[in-house]
Amino acid sequence: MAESDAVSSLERLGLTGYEARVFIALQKLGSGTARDVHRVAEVPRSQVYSAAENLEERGLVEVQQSNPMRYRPVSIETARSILRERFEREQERAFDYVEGVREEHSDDGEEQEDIWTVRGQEHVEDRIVELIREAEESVIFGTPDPDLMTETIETALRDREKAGLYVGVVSVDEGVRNRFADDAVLTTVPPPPFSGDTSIGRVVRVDGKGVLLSVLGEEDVSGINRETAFWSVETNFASALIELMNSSFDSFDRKV
Amino acid sequence: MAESDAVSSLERLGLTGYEARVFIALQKLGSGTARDVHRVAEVPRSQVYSAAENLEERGLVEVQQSNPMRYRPVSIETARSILRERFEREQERAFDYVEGVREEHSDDGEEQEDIWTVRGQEHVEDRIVELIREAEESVIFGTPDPDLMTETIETALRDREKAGLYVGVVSVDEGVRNRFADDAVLTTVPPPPFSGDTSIGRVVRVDGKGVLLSVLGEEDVSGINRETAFWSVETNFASALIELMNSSFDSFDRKV
DNA sequence: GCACTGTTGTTATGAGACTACTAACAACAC
DNA sequence: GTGTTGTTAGTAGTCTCATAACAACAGTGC
Repeated sequence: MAESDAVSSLERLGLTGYEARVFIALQKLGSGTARDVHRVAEVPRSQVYSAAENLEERGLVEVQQSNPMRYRPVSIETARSILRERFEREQERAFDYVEGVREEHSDDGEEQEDIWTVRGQEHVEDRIVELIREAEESVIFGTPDPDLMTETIETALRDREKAGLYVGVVSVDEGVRNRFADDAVLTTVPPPPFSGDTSIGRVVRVDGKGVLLSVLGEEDVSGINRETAFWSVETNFASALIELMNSSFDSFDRKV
Repeated sequence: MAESDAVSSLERLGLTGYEARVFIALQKLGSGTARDVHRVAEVPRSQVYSAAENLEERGLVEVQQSNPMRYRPVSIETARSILRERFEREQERAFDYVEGVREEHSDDGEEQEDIWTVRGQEHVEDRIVELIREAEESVIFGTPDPDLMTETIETALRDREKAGLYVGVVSVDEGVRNRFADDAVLTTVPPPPFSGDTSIGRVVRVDGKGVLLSVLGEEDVSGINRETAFWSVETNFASALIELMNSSFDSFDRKV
């Protein structure tokens, strides 16, 4: 990994560029003067003093009031702890407030014809896992692509089955179906059109009233398919799509 | 807590000010259009679009491509996970690099007359815990102030005692000594001058070659004593201070 | 069907804050 | 006498904040 990547990461963890470079330089040196750090980090020497002082205030660096002044980093474990504690503190602070002001809309009973879009494989997966976890009666999950049956989803499905829900997995891929061979999870092969070449990525149906459908788009630069999911719960759209799915998944409907 | 505090926390977690305010507004609304968000968050309406798009790219908001466009936040749990995963990813990335370039200086055998300064109660405690955890033979910890015998330090001392090290606790405060009544930790009352009025906060001696001495300064604005620690390991200064301590802690010396 | 008004989504631009970077200098060490 | 140290000042660049403008569209009244 390049040092510039590490610097960028430390910047995203809350340090300025100079602070990050000084911190890394001190890790390399073990300890050193401003001049030592300036040479290794290529930070202007006059800026090393304030950057190191800021790091000291953060607890990431210790100072020896000698002549010249010497600096040393705290241990990596201590640095990690300090950054983690800062993160946890800000996270608690932010979300304590957010939880307090959050309006609960899920039980106002008003049906909204909402179809929501989620972009990016990672976020699609977050939404899928959330839908699975919130299911109360049944979950059906389908994908033709074994790579899209991730361990996180697999775990979430098992957890729901263990919680007493009806859980079904649909896939043309035998490997996907076999992952649940030891569980009380019903697996089956989907009928056409779901078994042909398709850009459908993943399909989820929960409780007979919620549905998610993802499609795979063009590869982005990292070589991973760009995935976009559309999902909806308790809407006419969801009902219609579920009807469509039901007529294709006869082997499941009798049980749900 | 004021909303501005929550906004500042979200900023420190990597969001811009507008993004944080849009996110909080959507939590309040449940879902809404740019106009709704603009009204609640007092963010200029034209800026709501790009802020919401950035949040969507981060996975924190979902978009409904309706007319007008509607936005909704992901659940608090999902938002926390996303921010945590980002933090963990940057932390791993930064420290993978740092661990790779870190010079191991602790075993180069070269004696340095280094005395290091740590400021701030929290950071002093980090250093104390680290010294305790790195001890190999013995640890002696002393403080007159029960508040400075924190649970973290208490736990660290017990862990070392269970690991077979000789552990001693020195305090004029009976409550501090009593916390170790059930452990194989030797406790004692310090002799003068350590038993009089003092600005000494905490004292640590590890392995007969490392020492830390903290002093309490003026209260800062939060009402907590400003604590500064000086510590040194394997130096003549440390040896001299340990000799001074040894002559005052006779009941310990015979065992270490 | 048309005119008018309000809304939407997009784009552009300047101000302010923060960080990066350079320069200068008094005091000091060697 | 020279080089180093620690501090301070100032400018440039970048990012975010904040305002303004506008084409296109939706809704409403006649």
